[in-house]
Amino acid sequence: MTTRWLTPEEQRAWRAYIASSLLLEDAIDRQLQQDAGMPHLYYSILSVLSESPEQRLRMTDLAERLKITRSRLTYAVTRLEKDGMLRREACRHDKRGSIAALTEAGFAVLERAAPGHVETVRSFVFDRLSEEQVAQLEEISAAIAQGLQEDGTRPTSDDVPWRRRSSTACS
Amino acid sequence: MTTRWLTPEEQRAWRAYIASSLLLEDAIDRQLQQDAGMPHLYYSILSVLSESPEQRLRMTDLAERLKITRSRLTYAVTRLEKDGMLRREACRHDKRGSIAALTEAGFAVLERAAPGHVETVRSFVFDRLSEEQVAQLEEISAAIAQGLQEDGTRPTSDDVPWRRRSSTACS
DNA sequence: GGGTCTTGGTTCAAGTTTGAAACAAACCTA
DNA sequence: TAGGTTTGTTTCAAACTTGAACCAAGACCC
Repeated sequence: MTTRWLTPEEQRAWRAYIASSLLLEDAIDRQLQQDAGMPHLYYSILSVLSESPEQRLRMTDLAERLKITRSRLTYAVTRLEKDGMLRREACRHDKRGSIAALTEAGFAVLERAAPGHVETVRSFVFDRLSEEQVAQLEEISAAIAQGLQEDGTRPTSDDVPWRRRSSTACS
Repeated sequence: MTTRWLTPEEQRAWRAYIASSLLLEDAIDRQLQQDAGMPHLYYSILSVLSESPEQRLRMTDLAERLKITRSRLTYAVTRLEKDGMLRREACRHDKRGSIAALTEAGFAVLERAAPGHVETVRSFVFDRLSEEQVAQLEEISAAIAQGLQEDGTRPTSDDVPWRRRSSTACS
């Protein structure tokens, strides 16, 4: 099967997407590092916990919600626990389990940083999009996410034959 | 000024966006690590070089195109140079300058990996979007990127007063 | 009950990113 | 043309991520 290269429109969209997501992640990380002393992902951990029943969640569930690996979560939670933002608790029903529970201090940090974070997201994203575009963004993101979650088996190079060609590898 | 929290629509869009971008970056990194032995960013460096006149570019220009810091680029280029994918050359006109030049080997790797990469991007992104959505994605991304580039000064916490509130910190 | 398979979580080493500091060359400007 | 600033790049230490390996504890099976 010969490669279906990207059309010019697709290339433009792809590049714009890559650029904007790099810039955005960067800006948000910087803002939160400043105002909350932690990167975006860590803030998200606290945020997800704060919305969970009893402000606590099992590690695996947390990782699943955040779409990150368990090992990455372990590291982050260790740091956050060290900083007093959350506590690890044992799971009654399953002795293997570990539960992350938001502390008062964690909640306080969240409360203090939330307005600035929302303001940042708003000013860089939603203030620049029409209502329609917000809806479009959700649909597009959902469509992409769906494909990425439906099964863990990803195509390996064996499934993808290739042929010579000189440039525009689409970055 | 009281915080303008996200509307439910905005929240849904934001979460979908965050989730999809994490998953996508992840999938692409994994695929390229498998097939080209390097993460997406590194592949992009080679890709950008391959499209540049003489297949070479100054560090700063490269960093600018890729929207990454110079220090991050330095590290990546050092690794890629070690692997023989590119060469550093001195800049004739400006002795401070350093130029990254794609090697034959680098080009070969790019050529070999490109079809698989494009196939991955296509299958996870463009195969799931309508033509309209592709156009929408470009517009949305461009709008976001524009705001993030127009000046380096980002709002600090001082610009953003806050008030108490109990949850949904929008992650 | 004693294998064996799976699941939940952590650990470890290697690789990457960050941000501030260091340097050196180029560019003023008096 | 000396002194001061800006620009281009690297360096360094600390923080973070990755993936494979590991260790229990549950689940299944005979």
